[in-house]
Amino acid sequence: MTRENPTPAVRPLTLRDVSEASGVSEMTVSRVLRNRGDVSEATRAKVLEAAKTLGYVPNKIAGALASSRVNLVAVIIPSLSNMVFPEVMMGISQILEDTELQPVVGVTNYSPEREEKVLYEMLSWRPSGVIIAGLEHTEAAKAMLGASGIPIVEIMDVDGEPIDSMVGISHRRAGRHMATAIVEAGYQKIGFLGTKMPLDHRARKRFEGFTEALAKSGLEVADSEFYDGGSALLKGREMTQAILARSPELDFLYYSNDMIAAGGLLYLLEKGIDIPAQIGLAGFNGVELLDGLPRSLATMDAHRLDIGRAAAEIIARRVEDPTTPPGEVVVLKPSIDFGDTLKRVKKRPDL
Amino acid sequence: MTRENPTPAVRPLTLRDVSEASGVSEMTVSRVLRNRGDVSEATRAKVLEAAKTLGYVPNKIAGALASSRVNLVAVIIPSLSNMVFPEVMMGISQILEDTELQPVVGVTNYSPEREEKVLYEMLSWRPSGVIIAGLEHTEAAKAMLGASGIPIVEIMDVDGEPIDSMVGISHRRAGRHMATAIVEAGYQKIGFLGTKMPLDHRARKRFEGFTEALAKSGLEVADSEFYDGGSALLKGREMTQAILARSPELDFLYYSNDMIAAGGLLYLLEKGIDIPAQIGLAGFNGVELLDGLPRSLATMDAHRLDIGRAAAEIIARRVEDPTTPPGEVVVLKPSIDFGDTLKRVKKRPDL
DNA sequence: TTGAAAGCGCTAACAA
DNA sequence: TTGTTAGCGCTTTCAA
Repeated sequence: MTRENPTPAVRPLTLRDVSEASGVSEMTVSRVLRNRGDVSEATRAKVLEAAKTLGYVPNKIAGALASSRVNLVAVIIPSLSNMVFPEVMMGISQILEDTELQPVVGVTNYSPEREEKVLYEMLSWRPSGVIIAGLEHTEAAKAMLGASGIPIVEIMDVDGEPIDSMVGISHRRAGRHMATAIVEAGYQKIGFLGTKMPLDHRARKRFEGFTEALAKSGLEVADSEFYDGGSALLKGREMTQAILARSPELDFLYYSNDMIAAGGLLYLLEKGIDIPAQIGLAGFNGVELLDGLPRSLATMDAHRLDIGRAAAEIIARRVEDPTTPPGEVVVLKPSIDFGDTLKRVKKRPDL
Repeated sequence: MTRENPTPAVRPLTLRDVSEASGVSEMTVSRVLRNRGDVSEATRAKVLEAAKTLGYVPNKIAGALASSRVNLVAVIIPSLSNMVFPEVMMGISQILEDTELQPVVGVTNYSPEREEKVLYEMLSWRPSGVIIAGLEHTEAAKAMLGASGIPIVEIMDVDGEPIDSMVGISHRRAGRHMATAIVEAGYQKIGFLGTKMPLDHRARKRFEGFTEALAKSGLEVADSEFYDGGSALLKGREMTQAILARSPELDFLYYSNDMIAAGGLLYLLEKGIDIPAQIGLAGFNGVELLDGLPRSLATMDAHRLDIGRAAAEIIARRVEDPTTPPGEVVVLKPSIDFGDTLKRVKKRPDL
């Protein structure tokens, strides 16, 4: 079967094609297409017409090489599989939508080696900036970031030294803060349920802050349970059952994320446990999901959207005006949402 | 304060810098760095050493321009805010990890205009292939895809004509299939609860297939409820309450996604409704979350991971061997998971 | 096994 | 307002 192809795509079109079709020099075509420099309305119309009918799509590779300007912002995150990073992405997109900049996402699966590779790959496209999750990176990755000469924003965490700018919350403080609230509410036998992931530094820091604050009250984590992969809601159920089977005396369960906390909540409600009198519960993140649960779960909003927005704003500002000083630090302060699963004792505005 | 900068990042390093540092021609450095052509072990070592100590990161822009090869695959999806597209992304990543190709994500927020813009933006980087959600695009977008000359895979949906290849399920069939199962189970008064989004063509097609199959049994959707934004779990609760307040005679509720179905399930369980005897429920997607619910919800797996994998495989194959014929079509057939919320009547292997 | 020359498609800088 | 020239940093091609 022979068939006439209306748009034969043998060779991608170039500026030269548009130039020839419109009878205008390549340079002027380039100017029209980028809205640069003064071009008469007449030629402008001619060029636009030609470009449109030909279906010309500019070659950004050549443009970037010639101008050494790339409107890409590399965003490097550990995962897309829970709601936290997509929400950060939304914040970034919201801000970059009003600029020429475009986010490009790389996922590391919480692997430092993969992070290093993804970073190398992305830097080789010479982006205008980098937004990267966390403050912990391989030495090589830190060296690359430091030598890149572009704005770098490390996000989510502020417990450490940034390479350039950072935007986030203190997970140590978040852990401490929650521990204090739990102790003040009168709970004494506290269990911890979390992810096994040794490379989730933020979860680790929350845990460290948590135990540290408990210690100040002469308490320690009475029992703990860790998981790895699978449906978080289901794991929350299973771990809750397991930890209570082993340590029935527990009167509070602190979960490292809201999803497993929700699983625990559903389980305990089915068992007819009196929450928060008999057992109190708290999670972490403030995910939207929580709104539909039978009880409002105690949690702490990690300000993911704001983090994304603030990070993107830093990059946008630095690209817009390269004299903007680097090293900006934005620390967001999450507060506890007590919900229905953590006894509220008294206001402590000084926390 | 003055400070010595150990890695001054004035000008990004070039091949020339490595060439000078190693005393080897630029060409040979290039060969070493790309593992191309025969290079003696001695020079190879010298070059690698120099590149490493300098901290050289190749400039892919220049490389891509010179070789007209770009190892990027554009992935264009409507959203990251529910679990469905991230899971597709995982499938894509799993396959591309074993190749030189790298996915680059663009998000359209279900807007055709935005899709057109994102596509234009991505095509201007001359990617090696495009994976794009859905079969509905603006005329301009279709023209760009058709003229791009690269492999295009439209994913998720197979109810329509692809530009090149497509991988997905038939949402019409999915809707019909579920309707048939519901009718066979003996339900008669069926309510539909879904999203308001007029641009979610796949949800629309499921609904169309659903009503069509009901009609064949002389039934129609007795009442329906639509939502827009907010916590899906909460919306599921609210809509379920609303539809039952209005139409208490309903004996089945079909939800357009699992998250709102889960909200409905939790609500009905709290009300002490007998599921699936008094009211049956079904959702759509097969999200992992469901595993932790008090009852196993009836649903249909949309094969998101497989769709991502199959799409990436097509691109990888076509890039590897450009003579591979285009127009590949992969139709996945989802089956019903009856769970605990849809009465199972009999096996119908012929469906 | 190595090197030299040309050019990928565009834009900066300058000239007309 | 428009055009010409040179060159971005790399790879292809060809020669040594």
